[in-house]
Amino acid sequence: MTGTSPDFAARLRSAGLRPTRQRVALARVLFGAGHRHVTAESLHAEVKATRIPVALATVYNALNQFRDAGLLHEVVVAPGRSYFDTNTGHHHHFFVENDGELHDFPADKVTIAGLPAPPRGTRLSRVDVVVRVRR
Amino acid sequence: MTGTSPDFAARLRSAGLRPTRQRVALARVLFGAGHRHVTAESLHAEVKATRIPVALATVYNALNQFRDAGLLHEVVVAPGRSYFDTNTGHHHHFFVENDGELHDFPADKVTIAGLPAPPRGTRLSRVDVVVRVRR
DNA sequence: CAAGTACTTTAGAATAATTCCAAAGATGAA
DNA sequence: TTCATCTTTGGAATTATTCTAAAGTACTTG
Ligand SMILES: [Mn+2]
Ligand SMILES: [Mn+2]
Ligand SMILES: [Zn+2]
Ligand SMILES: [Zn+2]
Repeated sequence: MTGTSPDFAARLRSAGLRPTRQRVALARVLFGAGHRHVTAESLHAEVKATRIPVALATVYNALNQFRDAGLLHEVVVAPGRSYFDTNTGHHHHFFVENDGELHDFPADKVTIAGLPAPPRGTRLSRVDVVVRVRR
Repeated sequence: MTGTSPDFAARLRSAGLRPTRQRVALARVLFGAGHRHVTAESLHAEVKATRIPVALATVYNALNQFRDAGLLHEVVVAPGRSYFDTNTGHHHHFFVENDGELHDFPADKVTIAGLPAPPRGTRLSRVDVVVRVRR
């Protein structure tokens, strides 16, 4: 086994966060495989399955801290619930309205032309495209 | 005074809703002038100012019914709060992240090219573009 | 390594937005 | 006018999220 498992502790440290047992466990679930879209509840369920005890409040704390540190993006597509996205690159989303599923698609193939100038006194922050679909 | 004030009662009836005192009062506030983006709370505050008593639960009921009847669109741009939009036409939004303000812009000048095909088994429902800006 | 301090976790209480409930009131068809 | 149906309403309930303060852990320093 010479697998190069990412060093989550180091990644947390360089984000200015102490690599505690629960933050490392959460980072492992979040960043261990491909990109993910999670809710606080779904992440809590997953991390509990790893047998490392993490309170739901800690999941909320960590998600907000990871987001503030730039490790996650928060995606708002449905009322009443936040999705956190491990894909922090430039991309957009399909949202399956039936089951609340989110799917990424890269932004570099998408061209948006003809956007008006931002309202006076404001600076562009980001452009989010949500393609809503139904089964 | 020969002003042609829109007949809100009729509009409600043809949407399949009884024109009750509170639904008419809400419709007047919502549809009496140009396009609006309201929250349940903000609409409740406005309608109360007209001295017609309307419970907050009724505002929620009416907003959901108006939306289901196609008189309003629900816009989700910020976590924890829903905006209801009297503009049901094809358009997109600037969202001023600082103060939670929404501004419309028409969709007909905007061109979106290169969108991938919807995930198999799904049909396109609508494409929402949110341009996030900051002051 | 021992201490000390600052940061973290946590259970449970608190908030905020929204929905539910069951009783009282209003609407419209007959 | 009558009556069945729909609507409103205050307050309780629900859901997602944040707050609090006490107990625990991680880094710094000696
Ligand atoms: Mn948050
Ligand atoms: Mn709703
Ligand atoms: Zn994504
Ligand atoms: Zn709008």
